[in-house]
Amino acid sequence: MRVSQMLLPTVKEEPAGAEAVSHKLMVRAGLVRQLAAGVYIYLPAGWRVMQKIAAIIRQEMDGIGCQELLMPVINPAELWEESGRYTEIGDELFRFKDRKGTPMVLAMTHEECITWVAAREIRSYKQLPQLWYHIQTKERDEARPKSGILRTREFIMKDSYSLDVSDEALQESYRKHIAAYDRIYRRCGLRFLMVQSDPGMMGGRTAHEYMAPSEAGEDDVVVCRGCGYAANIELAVARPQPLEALPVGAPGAAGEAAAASTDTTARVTLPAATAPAAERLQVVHTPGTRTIAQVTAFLGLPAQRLIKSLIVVTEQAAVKPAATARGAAGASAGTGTASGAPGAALGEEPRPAAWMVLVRGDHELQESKLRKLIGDFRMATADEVLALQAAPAGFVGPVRRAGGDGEGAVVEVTGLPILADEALRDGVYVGGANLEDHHLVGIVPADWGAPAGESVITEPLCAGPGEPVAAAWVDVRRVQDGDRCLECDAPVEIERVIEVGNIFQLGTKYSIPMGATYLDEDGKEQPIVMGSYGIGLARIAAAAVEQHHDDDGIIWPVSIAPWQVELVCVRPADDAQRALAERLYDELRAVGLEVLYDDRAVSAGIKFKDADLLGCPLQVVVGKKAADGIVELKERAGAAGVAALAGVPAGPGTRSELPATEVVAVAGARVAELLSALS
RNA sequence: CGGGGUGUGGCUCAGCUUGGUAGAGCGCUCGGUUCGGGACCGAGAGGUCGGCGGUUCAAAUCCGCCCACCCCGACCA
Repeated sequence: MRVSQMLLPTVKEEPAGAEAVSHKLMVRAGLVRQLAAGVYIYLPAGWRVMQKIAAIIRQEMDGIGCQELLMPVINPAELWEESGRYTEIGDELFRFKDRKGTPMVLAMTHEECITWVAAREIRSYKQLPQLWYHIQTKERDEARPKSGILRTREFIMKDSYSLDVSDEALQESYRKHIAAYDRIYRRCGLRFLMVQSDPGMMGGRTAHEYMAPSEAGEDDVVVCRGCGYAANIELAVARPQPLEALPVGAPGAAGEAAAASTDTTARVTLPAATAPAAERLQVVHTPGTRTIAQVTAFLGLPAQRLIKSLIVVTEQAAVKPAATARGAAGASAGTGTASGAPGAALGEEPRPAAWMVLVRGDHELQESKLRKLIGDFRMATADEVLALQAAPAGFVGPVRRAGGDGEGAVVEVTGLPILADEALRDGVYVGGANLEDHHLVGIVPADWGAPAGESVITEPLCAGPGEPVAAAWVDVRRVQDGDRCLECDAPVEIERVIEVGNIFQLGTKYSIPMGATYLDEDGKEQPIVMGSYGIGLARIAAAAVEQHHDDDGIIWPVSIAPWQVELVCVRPADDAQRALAERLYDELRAVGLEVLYDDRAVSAGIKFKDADLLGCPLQVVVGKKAADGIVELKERAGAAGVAALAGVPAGPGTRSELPATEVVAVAGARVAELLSALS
């Protein structure tokens, strides 16, 4: 392709409002243009990248026996009503009516469609397993498109589906996909991780996501370098940093003495956990300290000695099918002081439930974990907190002393059901006193929590009226950098990543409601067991740019570069240069290389800048020494870029001279080398 | 959906506070000089200042409504 004749609108200035490196570079390099929020046009060079990614995906999917078909973007809404997603999914689903008034949708994935096909065409176990895929546009009315091509409302996705006779059989389809995905991402030159992911409340048990580390990502994953544990932060588990021993303070103090950092005078002393509650609990005056930071500073205690008491309300308790309240009965066997059904405090029917959720002061609530336990929820408003707890937000806590801070007052646990993060199993803490401007010192969660040793509740909890959960240990904390791996005890790290693919074991979520069944060997009708597997093509492109670029522009992995070689003729007006460049253009293509030929009559600087921006792996420069038969070969990656491309051996330096008679062979060999390094 | 911001030539932006002839750089066209890392000189083309309404003798500028886009959050098979 000749640059002089093609649409390759490179731009010197960064697009306004672009944040992500990939967004800036892809626009500047003339690969894409934005048409509307989250809607992009792929210009010729950008589309070549997409086609190359698609080709790799096709090869690998075909390689595991997955058959390509094509399903439409326009679906009758009826189909989505059958699966239940027509009502389950909100505004994200594009809906419209055709001229006859029939409700239609724009497909955001194709489970419904594939299940429709399966329901009609699959009859016998003899036809299974099947693996089907297509590469098709998806439409999602994203609330917030962002980061250029990373999160768009219309995007191209490879989605495949497996149909199996059983769960066991599904495992094999799943394994095949893992093998194919590993090869796809590797061939595309991405650094990537496969992590455990949340199958969601949508059904399905096992799910994994493929993640490409990048600052531009929107997800965080927890990875352990020791044993390879890797999971999305939404469900990741790890052992928290232990409580630091507090230096012994006041003589006569039975337990640990309070002391924070070296230059702060502790105002309180933490009593021994074994002391009787009535003696141990002490109300302290903490004026104006509503946040953990304020309390920490005021009391001179480290944040990890505080309890964060969050009050949340679930509003859809009545709508969601109430999961069994298993665990509830056992959990109420604490000190027995808890009382009151959730929702009772708020009163009336469509029973909204309110909970008090406790996490250690230096920890954060991982909302996705809590959501799995109690369903959708939100933080209570200040007014609701006051109504539920009879105390202002900022000073609520799990325990109160009846009658305020009077001596010898009786200890009570809040009326709300408590979900306490298991990091609070040990230790003595400070929490809100349920009294404005006061905190309570000496709280021992083990006292009123589930009995020590009780296993952590991981099943959904949903206490209906009359089914109170008094207190339970749960895992609702967000894993932090430096926490210890549960498997091998090595410190874990948190990495920002771009989700470039996912694999799900769907099970029968779609096949049952949509009637996709087969007859087994005994002639009995069985639901087909399904899996679903996605890859976002544009995200691979964007992640590749994020991972492989420098100040001058993109450094494409050869496998997905728009062209393998860019041939630059420095001065086309010079007959010798022009003639040699033309000849090399033909010769390079003749040996099967993909060549972009910059034959423009513009200054050399423009061509060099553009070549670096666009990022083809090799550059052949025909310049001054053309008459002597000498040209230059440059590897775009240079030494540093090469190192970033995992496993690719360093090539020639930035630019080296060689006879024109050799450059075709050398370039061909180098491209082959780069390609094989990625296979 | 909540909060914040921005809409001015193809692109990146200034001008708006304090109303009075619409600007710069880049890009584009023509001529000339240059010619290996986004050249230089000269001459040009190109804008209903996001839209509608209001205030005013007069609105890019002030006011109201709407739209679009961007950022933070919520949301996210």
